[in-house]
Amino acid sequence: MSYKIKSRIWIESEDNVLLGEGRVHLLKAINKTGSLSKAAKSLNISYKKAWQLLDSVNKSAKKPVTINSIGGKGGGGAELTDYGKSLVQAFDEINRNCWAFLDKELAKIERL
Amino acid sequence: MSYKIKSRIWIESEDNVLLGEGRVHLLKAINKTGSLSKAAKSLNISYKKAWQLLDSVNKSAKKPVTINSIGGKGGGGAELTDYGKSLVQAFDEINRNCWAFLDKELAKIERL
DNA sequence: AATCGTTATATTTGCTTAGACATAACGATA
DNA sequence: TATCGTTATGTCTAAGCAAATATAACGATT
Repeated sequence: MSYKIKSRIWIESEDNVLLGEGRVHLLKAINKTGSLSKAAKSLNISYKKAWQLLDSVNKSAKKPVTINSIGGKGGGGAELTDYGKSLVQAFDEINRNCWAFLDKELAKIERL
Repeated sequence: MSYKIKSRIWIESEDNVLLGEGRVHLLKAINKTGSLSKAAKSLNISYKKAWQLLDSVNKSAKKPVTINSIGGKGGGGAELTDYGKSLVQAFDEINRNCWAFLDKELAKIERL
C-alpha cells in the first residue's frame, strides 16, 4: 500500500520522438486554444520550446498532426488534424492502460 | 512496424525513489562485484553518484537492501541482502511484462 | 601501530540544457 | 499599404545537474 509505481511512456520513429507526455499536453492545449503561442502560455513553457516540440512531432509523424497558418486573420493559428486528435486519444488510452497494468504488477513488490 | 514504444518505470515511497532502472543496474553490479566502488567503475558512473543512489534506496526501503561494511579485510565492501535480490528480480519481471504489454498496445497507434 | 582499499561526505569545477530576448516573415483585414 | 498577432528562427545568458577532486573515517590483517 505504501509504494507507488510510476511510468513515462513515449513513442519513437527512427530516433526522433513522436509522442510523449509533454508533446501530448501541448497538442491538447493547441486543440483548446487554437494557437501555438496561447498553448505555450497556458502550459507555462516558452514559445520556442513549444514550437520545437510541435515541429519534431510533425516531422516524425506519418501524416500532419497540426495545420499551422502564418499571418492572416488574427495573425494565424494552429489546429489539430483529425489524425492528430486520434493520436492524442490513442496515446491517452495506452497510458491509462499502462498505469492500470502496473498497479496490478506492483503487488509483486508489496508482498516481498 | 516503424514506431517503437518505450517506457521507464520507477517505484516511489513517500516522495523518494525506491527503485528505477539506474538503481537496479547498480544493485546488480554490486551483486556481481561485491563492492560499491567497483560497481560504480563497471557502470562508468562516479562513486559519489553510486553512493547517493544506494543510500536513497536503503533509506526508502522497508528492509535493508545491502549490507555495507567499512574497513577490515579488503577495506570493506557491499553485498545484496536476500530482500535486495528479490527486489531486483521483481523489478526486472515487472519491467519485462510492461514492455510486452506496451508492444501490444502500440498497435492502436500503428493502425491509425 | 602501520597499511590498505573501502565507505562516506564536502567542495568546486565544468557542461549541457533550458530560458530569455530579439527579430524576421507572413497574410487577411481594414 | 499599414496594422496586427501569429508562426518561425537565431543568439546569448543563466541555472541546474553531473563530474572531478579532495579527504576523513573505518577496521581486519600483518
